[in-house]
Amino acid sequence: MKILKGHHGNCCCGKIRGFGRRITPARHAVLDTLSTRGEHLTAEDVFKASSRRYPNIGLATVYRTLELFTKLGMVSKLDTGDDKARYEFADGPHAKGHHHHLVCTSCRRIVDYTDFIKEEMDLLRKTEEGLSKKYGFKINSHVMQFYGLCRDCAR
Amino acid sequence: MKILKGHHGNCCCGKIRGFGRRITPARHAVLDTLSTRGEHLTAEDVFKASSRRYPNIGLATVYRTLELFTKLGMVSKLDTGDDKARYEFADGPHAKGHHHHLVCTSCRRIVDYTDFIKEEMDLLRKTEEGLSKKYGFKINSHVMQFYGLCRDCAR
DNA sequence: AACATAATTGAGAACCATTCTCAATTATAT
DNA sequence: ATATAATTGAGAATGGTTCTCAATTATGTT
Ligand SMILES: [Zn+2]
Ligand SMILES: [Zn+2]
Ligand SMILES: [Zn+2]
Ligand SMILES: [Zn+2]
Repeated sequence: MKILKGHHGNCCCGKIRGFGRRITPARHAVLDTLSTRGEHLTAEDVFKASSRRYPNIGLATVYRTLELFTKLGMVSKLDTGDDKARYEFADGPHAKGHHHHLVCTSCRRIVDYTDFIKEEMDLLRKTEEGLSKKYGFKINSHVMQFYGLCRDCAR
Repeated sequence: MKILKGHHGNCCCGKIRGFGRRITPARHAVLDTLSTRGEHLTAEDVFKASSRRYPNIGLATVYRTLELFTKLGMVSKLDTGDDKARYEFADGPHAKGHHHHLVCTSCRRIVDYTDFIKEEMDLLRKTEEGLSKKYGFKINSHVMQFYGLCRDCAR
């Protein structure tokens, strides 16, 4: 497979190379998928969509790639309570910006919301600082998520 | 097994009966375990501890019981990112009060904190209301959790 | 107390998302 | 072009959780 240099901007390739990791067709395919298909994709979703561009890609590679991207901070992995991890671009050129999630426990619909995000982030920052000081933790991430029933599922 | 009536207060038995479910030795054993052993127990933890009081209990029953108690709102199930659900008494007579969690991603230590809980609950309430109105969700629960490295794991 | 009935149970099999293994392939620096 | 280590695909393995089903038991009724 031909690798289109610069297709995703230099940010991603640079970031990958910066960690001594290689640019490969499989990684490009996953990158493509994450930027063109919607958000909150399961590994299976990513596998299927990436297979279209790069038919030989294996599911294990998709998992490894998503894990790598998550470790590099390019992707965020989220748990919505149904035993399947979901992935989306983290903040960055392809991302929507920082948001939190509202999840329907019946149909699994996921709403990205940014309402209140300012207050939430302020409180999170303040809390992180306080907890960090009091309990001696080096805090790396947080989860803030709401669960309920969407309009369709509620009636 | 002898069932000690009232041992756990009438609240739990009443709640269980109120839903047309039966009081059984297995359920009592799980209730005992949850109230005497610490918090954040895995199903396996609950199984082992409950087996001491009631040797014939089966793992599947523990899962079913924890699921039931969670549905009845007596227990809360939490995910701390290691593919094993944890369980603890929810708010109510046996609970310490509502709290959030700080999780060490290395040693899996879990700190219950109540610092900032007032501000957090205020914001959560406000956010729930706003999201509920804007997106038409009937919100039932939330997760607010911090991940990081504890002092021992950080060095 | 004995009965009827549906709920509950234990044991093990099944499930399924994810991780592991390993030989073959390939990106990258020289 | 060559050497090297990283990466890969395929399938097996893992492990927490759920399912199946015949046997047992809690509970209300007689
Ligand atoms: Zn829904
Ligand atoms: Zn999102
Ligand atoms: Zn730790
Ligand atoms: Zn807790």
